[in-house]
Amino acid sequence: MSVTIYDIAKKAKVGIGTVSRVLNNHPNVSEPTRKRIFSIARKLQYRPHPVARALAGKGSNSILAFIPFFPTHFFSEVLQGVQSRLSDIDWELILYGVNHPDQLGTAFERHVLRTHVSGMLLFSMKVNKEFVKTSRNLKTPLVLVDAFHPSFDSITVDNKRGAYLATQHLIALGHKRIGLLNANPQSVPARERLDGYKEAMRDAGLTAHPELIKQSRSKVFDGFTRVTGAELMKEFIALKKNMPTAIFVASDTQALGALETLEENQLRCPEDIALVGFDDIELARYMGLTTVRQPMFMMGALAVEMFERRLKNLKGAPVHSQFTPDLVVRTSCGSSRERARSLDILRRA
Amino acid sequence: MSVTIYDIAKKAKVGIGTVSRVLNNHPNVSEPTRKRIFSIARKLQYRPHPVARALAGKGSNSILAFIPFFPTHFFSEVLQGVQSRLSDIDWELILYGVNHPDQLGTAFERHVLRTHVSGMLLFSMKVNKEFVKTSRNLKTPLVLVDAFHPSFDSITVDNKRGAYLATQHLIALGHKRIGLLNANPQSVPARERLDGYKEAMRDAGLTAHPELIKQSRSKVFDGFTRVTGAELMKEFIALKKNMPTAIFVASDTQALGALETLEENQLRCPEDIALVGFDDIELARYMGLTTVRQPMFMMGALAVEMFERRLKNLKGAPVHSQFTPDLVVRTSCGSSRERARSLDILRRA
DNA sequence: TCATTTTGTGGAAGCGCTTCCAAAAAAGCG
DNA sequence: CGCTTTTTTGGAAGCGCTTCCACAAAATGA
Repeated sequence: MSVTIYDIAKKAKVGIGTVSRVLNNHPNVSEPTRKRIFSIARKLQYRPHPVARALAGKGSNSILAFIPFFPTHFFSEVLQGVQSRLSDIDWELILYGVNHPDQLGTAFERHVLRTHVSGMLLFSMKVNKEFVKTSRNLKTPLVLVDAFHPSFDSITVDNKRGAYLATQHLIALGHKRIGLLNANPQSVPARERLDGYKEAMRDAGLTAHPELIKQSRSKVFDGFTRVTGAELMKEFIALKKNMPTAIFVASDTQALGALETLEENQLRCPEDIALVGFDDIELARYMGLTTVRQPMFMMGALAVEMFERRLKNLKGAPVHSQFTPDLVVRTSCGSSRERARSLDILRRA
Repeated sequence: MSVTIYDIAKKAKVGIGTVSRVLNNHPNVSEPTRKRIFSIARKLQYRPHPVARALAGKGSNSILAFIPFFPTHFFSEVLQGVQSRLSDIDWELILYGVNHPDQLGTAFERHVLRTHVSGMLLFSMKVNKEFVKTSRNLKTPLVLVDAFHPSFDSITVDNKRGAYLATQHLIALGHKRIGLLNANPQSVPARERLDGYKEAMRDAGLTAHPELIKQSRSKVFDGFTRVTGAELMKEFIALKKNMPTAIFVASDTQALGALETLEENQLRCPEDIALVGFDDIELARYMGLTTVRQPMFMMGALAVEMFERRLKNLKGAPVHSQFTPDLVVRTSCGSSRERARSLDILRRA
């Protein structure tokens, strides 16, 4: 039915070994034969059979992506980056959505240990001890995206820097009492964002009064949820006269929750309280939320490139690549001049 | 390294054929041997090697999903449904994001024709002639989701009904001059939504004045974009005194665009114009947009189930399954008191 | 009892490929 | 020119599995 190397070999009057060598660009094939075989292969429309190839020992041209399966804009966009790069090199993407890191084990066993995946991408999840151990002495490269572990290649965003930028923006607008509405500081990103906030305050000679820092203790998505945003905002409001005039919220999702609470209390943003978020989720734009943006598409594409590099060089220290996020100024902080500008951009888009 | 049927055979002192037969539940194996082999397999933690299995002629336990790659909530959610069902039966999902239906050809050749995918899901795309021809005489089942073609199994949403519900809702609220802001009527869903709108109007004894129907002519995503929403809304506004008091918008995305135009023109929703959308994208909720919701997760899960059924019964007429969407009432039609408040956040001048 | 079915079993062939090893051809050298 | 070294080539082995065919064992029948 379909064309195999035997067909080519027969037609070219050579052995299958030679054909295989030509097709894989191995050395030691004379120029004439090489040309002839190539041309015959093209004429016959030969397509290597990936399954056979995989079985015979070569890798498999497929990479497995573990993504946490709650529908976020973040992933669609990162995946686009991944897919786009993958298509270029003719690889395929196997998607494995996980609701909890513990499910990693299953996926792992199913796909990786059964040979047929030759690369893995892991998104936004903490890798647990066991996972680290299993993966480390595996030849299958693993790239962490929006996650970090010293033993693996990884791509992250400079959370501290982003938080710094956000806070600085509020300071530049003249705010003195600036609060931090954080997620669970047990998680790395939350901690880093805390650091950035503190540093920006310090650099500006402002004090980050403890009452201005509200952090979640939730385990659910490490507190990066609307609910925590809404709750912590209530605590801020309870400060009454001591309420901050501006708050840096550790994620847009939380900012949304905070916004709801404000509304319930007849408080307006930015008049009563200015907000900056983090992530630039799709909603942020519509809500006019000033926020910190991560270059998602690029992160996805880079992940694949890092993987390719690793494939060529299995040993070698893990590479860690860090993106610097940008501040996206919209209306939630109230500078009217900037507001007009951002609307213009919107309109053009 | 890893356990093979040979290991099992040796340990059980039987031939590999017997092992294979047991593992695949073939008949004609005596009960004792069957038990023994099962138990040994378990003890050895045997896992069949999917690549070898695929090469030897069995299918491949992987299904390919073609999705249009613009980051929509719709797909995250449908894919969750797909993945969830797929995990149950231990299959894997290969994701292929396409930006244009023409790219289908490439994907097709890469995955399907090269044997190793044994099922396909196609989302929200028009299937072109060529694709139909190629796939039809293929043994690989194909299920269309949110798309339709008489030759294949498919799952759709009753667009007409949804549009009917939306329009009816506006009618029930007392509106008489109800507009339709549609996408490109060349696309099937747009046409169906048009039909639903017309029928609801007719049934209520109202006339769908031609000037109340604005349709996009855009080819970009068949006009289901913010831009067309914004533009067509301008045309409505240009009607001045004849402006409708309520509009059914063919998609939430377009409704968002329409909302922007309203805002630019100092018009308020729902006071000046009530809106109903379609799709229930994530934003709809935050915007308080009343809309028509599609049961996305279920559609995904059902897609896989249809596929399984087809696998067992290759021939047999294509099955078409239609979901009825629900109306989700929020504030954009003014039926709720809390209305506008949520929109106020946006508009905070 | 032996002949005939029926049931159970072993293992070769083959899926399409890569990779070896040995052998043939070409090139180099004195 | 013969001999050695290097380059090229053919094709067997093997990846782990399914399937088929032939044969062995057990069951059935007369």
